[in-house]
Amino acid sequence: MKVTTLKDIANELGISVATVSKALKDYPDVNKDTKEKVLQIARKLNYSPNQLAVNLRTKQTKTIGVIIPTTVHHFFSKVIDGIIEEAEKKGYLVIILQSSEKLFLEKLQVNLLLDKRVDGILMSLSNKTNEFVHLKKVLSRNIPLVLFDKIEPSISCSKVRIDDKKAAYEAVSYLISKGYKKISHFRGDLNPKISNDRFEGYREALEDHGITYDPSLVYLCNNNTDFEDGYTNAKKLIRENPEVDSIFAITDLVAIGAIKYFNENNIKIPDDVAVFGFSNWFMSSVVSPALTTVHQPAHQMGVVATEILLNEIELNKENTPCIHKEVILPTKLILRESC
Amino acid sequence: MKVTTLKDIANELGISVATVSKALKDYPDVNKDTKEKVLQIARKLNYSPNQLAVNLRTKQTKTIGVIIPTTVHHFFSKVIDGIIEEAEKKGYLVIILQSSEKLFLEKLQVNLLLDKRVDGILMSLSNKTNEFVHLKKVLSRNIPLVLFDKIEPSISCSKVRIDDKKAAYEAVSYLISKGYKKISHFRGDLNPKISNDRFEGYREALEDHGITYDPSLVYLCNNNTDFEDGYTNAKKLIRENPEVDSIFAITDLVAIGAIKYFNENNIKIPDDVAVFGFSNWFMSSVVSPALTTVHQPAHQMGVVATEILLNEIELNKENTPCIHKEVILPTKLILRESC
DNA sequence: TTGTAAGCGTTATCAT
DNA sequence: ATGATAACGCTTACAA
Repeated sequence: MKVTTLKDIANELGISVATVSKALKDYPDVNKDTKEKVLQIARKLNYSPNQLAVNLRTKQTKTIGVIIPTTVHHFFSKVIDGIIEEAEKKGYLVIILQSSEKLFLEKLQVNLLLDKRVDGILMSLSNKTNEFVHLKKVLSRNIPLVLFDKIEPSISCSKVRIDDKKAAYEAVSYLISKGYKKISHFRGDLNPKISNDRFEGYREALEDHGITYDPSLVYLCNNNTDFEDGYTNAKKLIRENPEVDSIFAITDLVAIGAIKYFNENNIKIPDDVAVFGFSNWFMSSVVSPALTTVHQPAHQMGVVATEILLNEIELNKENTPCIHKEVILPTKLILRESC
Repeated sequence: MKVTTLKDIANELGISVATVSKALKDYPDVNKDTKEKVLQIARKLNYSPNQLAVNLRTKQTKTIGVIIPTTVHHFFSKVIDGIIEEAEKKGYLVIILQSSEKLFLEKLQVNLLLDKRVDGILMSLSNKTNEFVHLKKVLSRNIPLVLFDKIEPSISCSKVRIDDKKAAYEAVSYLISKGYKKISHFRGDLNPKISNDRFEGYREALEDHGITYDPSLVYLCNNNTDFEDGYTNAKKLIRENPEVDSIFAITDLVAIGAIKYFNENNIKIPDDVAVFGFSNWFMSSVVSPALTTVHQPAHQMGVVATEILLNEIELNKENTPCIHKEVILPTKLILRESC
């Protein structure tokens, strides 16, 4: 079936394309009768504007781009949910790309989105991202950019995140308050800010409570900061530090990996080893024992980041200069059975 | 920073836009020297084509649309992963929309994608979708459409799915082979094909093995076919049918809800009640006891559906008529501890 | 080998 | 109140 254009309507009525366009957009300078006739034919022919033409003309696509490390992750899928929800509410469409934790892909994808002329970009940086020319390129093109979750402080744009250090500090302080002393940390990659922040929170909490920081209790998650890491690190931990009494894991996934290892090897949680997670991935409420963790407002993060982005896009349109915001979303401890 | 256009390059070199365009696309009928000069300037000015203009001209967007019930679901996030991966490989971008199980949203979103002039559409239908004019509209516009997972048989387009009935039949047969006799089913919404198919598989397996089908052992999941449903149905089940010995749940999420209820109430799995899930959501390997379930190839489903779609898009371009495929992906039983 | 010009479907300015 | 026309940036048939 042929798609109706303005021209078709114009021909049908024997008037000009210009008038049709104006009629459809309810301009004041067009006769009521013609307006109605146009509307009628438009409905009859099932007209809807070709967005490609509109986009080219108005230089706006009503589309935003999102680059995240992965979609297969409860946290990120919640964020995406929030992004799509908020964007759709305001009439924007969302293109999603996955960097798969690779810097070169992230750069490539920024270019794809720029070529696509998206109105704005939302990003959570890959763990490998240690240079930022691609982000600067976005800014130099005057395309609004909002970083969330895995951000880079040195880039001057709006950011939405949690206070990872504080959250980690609170979690570890809680462990200490419950009497745990040999507290291990399964940390994330060395590069991303969030993993360093959580590590710092862990370390500071120990020192502030008079427990000497012991690097041999810190285990690195190499393998994507994932379930596997938790499992293998738990194994190593028990072998190398049998006197450990608790673990603060960078992520629920890692914590759950550790729990699995403990369950399989008859190590009692929390009696032998307590486990503290991070993210409040909903599955953490379902594992046995249920995981004590830090709630991270994923959905809200998506919504807020998108709100800010769309707002900056609107300001941009009016050429109003905009002040970048840095929003820190509150976290809270979710106490369950694992410590 | 101003964005470079063909005109800029043309001006810089004092040649025509047409020549620049051809040079960049490596047309044979352009002088080697000019070609090189153009390439050089293009690189210097950081040229990359305005896709909006390209799209309008070529009537292709190199973008596909995806409409799914939700992104916050392990199965769908895996599918999305596969879709994005495959699409990106072939140079396509992906717009994702969530119907949130609402028919009116699904319809609206189809229109959004059509207006956006996506080259093709991938859909998993909402549970509420019981009319299909919106799908027919897509086809009448000659836009390739591929349905996956939650499909509608009457629509003539390619489909990718699993054999839900067979998979359910196998699962229930396995339960029977292990000696279970009072087998309950927590079924999904009455409308979607997959939930009816799984129900049919359950019923047939019973009857083929000489067990009378007992409707009072079938519980409906109203609440989105979710964790909650499993929990509350398990509670009801034990109250109403204390002699039950096993459950076949429509989904891992539902199964895990039931497991939680049983764990909390000291009902032993599988000794008191065995539980069989569906999907092999990765969390099912981590709960205690680990869930026996049906593996559903989610990632592969995304990849295959996208392959078919992109293929149809290419054929469409060449005006080659295409034959719709119906691919049935294999499932398998994953035996763990819950039965 | 290069350039001219039409066209994709809109929007918006300026005449009429 | 309506219409002719240019423009958005690119592709491509055709002319030079």
